[in-house]
Amino acid sequence: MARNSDKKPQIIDAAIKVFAEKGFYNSKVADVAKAAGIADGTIYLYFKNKDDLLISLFETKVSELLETFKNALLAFKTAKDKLNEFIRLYFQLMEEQQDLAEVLQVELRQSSKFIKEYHPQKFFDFLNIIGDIIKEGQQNGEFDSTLSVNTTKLAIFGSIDELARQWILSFEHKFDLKQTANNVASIFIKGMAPVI
Amino acid sequence: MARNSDKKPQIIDAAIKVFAEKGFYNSKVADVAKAAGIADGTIYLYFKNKDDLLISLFETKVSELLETFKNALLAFKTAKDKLNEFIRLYFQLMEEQQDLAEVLQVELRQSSKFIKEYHPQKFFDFLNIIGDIIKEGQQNGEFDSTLSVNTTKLAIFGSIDELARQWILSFEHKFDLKQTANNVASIFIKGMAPVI
Amino acid sequence: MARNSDKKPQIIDAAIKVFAEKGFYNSKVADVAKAAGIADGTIYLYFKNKDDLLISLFETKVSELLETFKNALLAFKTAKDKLNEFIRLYFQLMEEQQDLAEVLQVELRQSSKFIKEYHPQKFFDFLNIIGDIIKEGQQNGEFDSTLSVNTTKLAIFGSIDELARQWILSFEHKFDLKQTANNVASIFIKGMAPVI
Amino acid sequence: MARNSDKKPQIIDAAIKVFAEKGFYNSKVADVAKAAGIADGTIYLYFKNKDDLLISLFETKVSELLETFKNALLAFKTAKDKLNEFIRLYFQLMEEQQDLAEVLQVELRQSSKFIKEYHPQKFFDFLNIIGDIIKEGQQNGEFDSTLSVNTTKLAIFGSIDELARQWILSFEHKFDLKQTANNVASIFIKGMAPVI
DNA sequence: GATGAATGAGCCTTCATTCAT
DNA sequence: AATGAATGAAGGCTCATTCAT
Repeated sequence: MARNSDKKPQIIDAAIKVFAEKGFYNSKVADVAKAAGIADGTIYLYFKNKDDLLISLFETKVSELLETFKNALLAFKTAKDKLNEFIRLYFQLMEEQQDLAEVLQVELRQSSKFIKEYHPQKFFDFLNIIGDIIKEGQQNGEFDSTLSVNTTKLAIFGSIDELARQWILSFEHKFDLKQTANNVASIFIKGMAPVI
Repeated sequence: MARNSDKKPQIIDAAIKVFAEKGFYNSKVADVAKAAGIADGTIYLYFKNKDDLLISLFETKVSELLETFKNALLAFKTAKDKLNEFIRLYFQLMEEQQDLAEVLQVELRQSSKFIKEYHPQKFFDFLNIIGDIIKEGQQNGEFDSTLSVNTTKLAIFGSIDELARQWILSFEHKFDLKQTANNVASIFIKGMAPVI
Repeated sequence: MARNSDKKPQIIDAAIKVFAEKGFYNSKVADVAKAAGIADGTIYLYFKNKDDLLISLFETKVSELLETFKNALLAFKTAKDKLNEFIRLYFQLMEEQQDLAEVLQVELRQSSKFIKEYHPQKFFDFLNIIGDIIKEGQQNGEFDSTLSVNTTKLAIFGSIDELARQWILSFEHKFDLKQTANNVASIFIKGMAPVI
Repeated sequence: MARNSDKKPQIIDAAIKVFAEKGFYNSKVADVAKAAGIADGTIYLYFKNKDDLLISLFETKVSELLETFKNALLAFKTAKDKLNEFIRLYFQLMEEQQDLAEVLQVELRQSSKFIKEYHPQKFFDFLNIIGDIIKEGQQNGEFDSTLSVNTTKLAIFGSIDELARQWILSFEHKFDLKQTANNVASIFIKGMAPVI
């Protein structure tokens, strides 16, 4: 109807809602179109096909997250504080954008393997934010410098990602995210402390 | 082919291969049948439908894992040793059964949300093995007793699961799983140590 | 319904009817399926896609025509008699199988150019029956030996094909096919006579 | 682009190019618009719809041909010379305007049957030029007066049309059109000679 | 039990056409 | 008049499931 509004983000936001609710493979392009308030065919003016819509969604949203995290971390000086903030912010954003969280967590995994030619570089960039924090901590003596950055960043991400996922999936008895953030950060900070 | 062989595990093993390679939604029932060396229709003699095949696969395999882990942990006395062994064994099994690992990790997430009426109880049982180790450690003073068992078990599982996933997904430069097992176990054991 | 009847010729015959009536591009696969008394999907068990159905139809039917003509001409000795018989039989067959005639005449032209990778070899084989008659006539002095076989065969085929087409297309006032066959044959036989 | 140029012939010429290359049913209105250097919607200011564009194309071009032929034949006196010239000019024009030739030959056949309500009157007018030549030849004793004008004109047109088509379709080894024109004309003139 | 040909609902995608600008 | 973004009906094709053998 509205001819001028920018359709691309509008479609992506609709897709997030729909994919979060039903999953990518159970969602119809028509569902996304309906949610976006546009005609089915309009989606194909902005995306090559259904796969491309999912991939574009990833690229766009992970890029945004990347920026958000980079900016947020600027205010913190020590690696410990940065790690704390990363975890806190991750939980906060996942809480605020549960639909996006579901799509990123479930579909990104699913799709990065099966949609041909898609390599989720942005996701790796995102992981590297944690990697950079670890490196920094190792350099200034906050963290054990013998730890592998590559595997440790995955361990940390895996932890908070799984926690976020289960928090989102559980309907009742949701645990307290803020406190959990503190606990997890504390475990990793203690766990990564240099050996005396 | 083999007259008397039980077809059910045969189909499940074929499904693991096929789903691991292409993903559940990109796999055809006919693909599974072909991989199992049987006719398409035969699958429906053993499983209600495609969803049921996936769910049965989960149930069967997670039950097996459950038994394997429970038995393996009997030999260890301290919670620290048990946690060490759990992580070591998890990586070992994922390495030995990469196809199964992929299906469990990727499809379990995908499906537990979108296949209606499926609640992966066995998976929670599995998670609770970690929970039990933590509780034991808290009771005998090995671990900080103020930690939430529920979230910490997820943190640990998330870590090793993410590491396993990335190890499986990476084609080259695969990191050393044994060493990584030690590192991760070490981080968590240090990180969960009681506050003095 | 009937599980055993051979579906391929059944589908081809249905396709001839449907394509003759509506044209290939205006026919739906569902139309052909309905006409064949089968389900839509069944067509794809026997043909790769809609294009393949058309091409298979051509191959099959032109091969059959080829056989019919070759056999029929055996009974005739002179080139003139063979040409006469060819024209007579062509009109007769087109009259008997108007649906097939329409599809061959209209769609073969249309499609041989636009369906990629299709080269109507069978059609050229068919044309060469006329070419062989001309050659034979040139060798035994019935026809002018300076005539180009390649172009003359096209001239003859073009004539009878156009006549058949217009006869099929005209609803009323259809001209007499038998007499026309005689006239056309006579024109070409006279027209190709050797120069004294 | 050019402000004042009449868009209608511009669109028709673009359509000829596009339809010749891809065929009517495989051409998109957008393709024609692009080839004409205008916007998609503009076509609908000049033509009711895609079918109408094709039909208008036929009407316009066949009318032009009609005029060209009528004028060209004025210079010739005998029916034989006129027939000679008709065939020569037909081949010449088809050679000069291959795109138009393809559209007329292939699409006219295809469409005259399937585009509802279209009766290619102009095409019949064109055929009647040949009919008139035959009649004239019969009246002045050049041709056999017992021949049916209606079928003979179709025979002649079919011949040269098929020859033109195959000449256009063949990529290499194109036969010599001028010589073929002479041969065909000669066959028909000899073939239609009055019986003594 | 086993088969695999047949089914037909379902969905992605195309593209002729419209219409607000 | 001209534009081209938007529309949405339509249809080719897939594939989970059935069932006659």
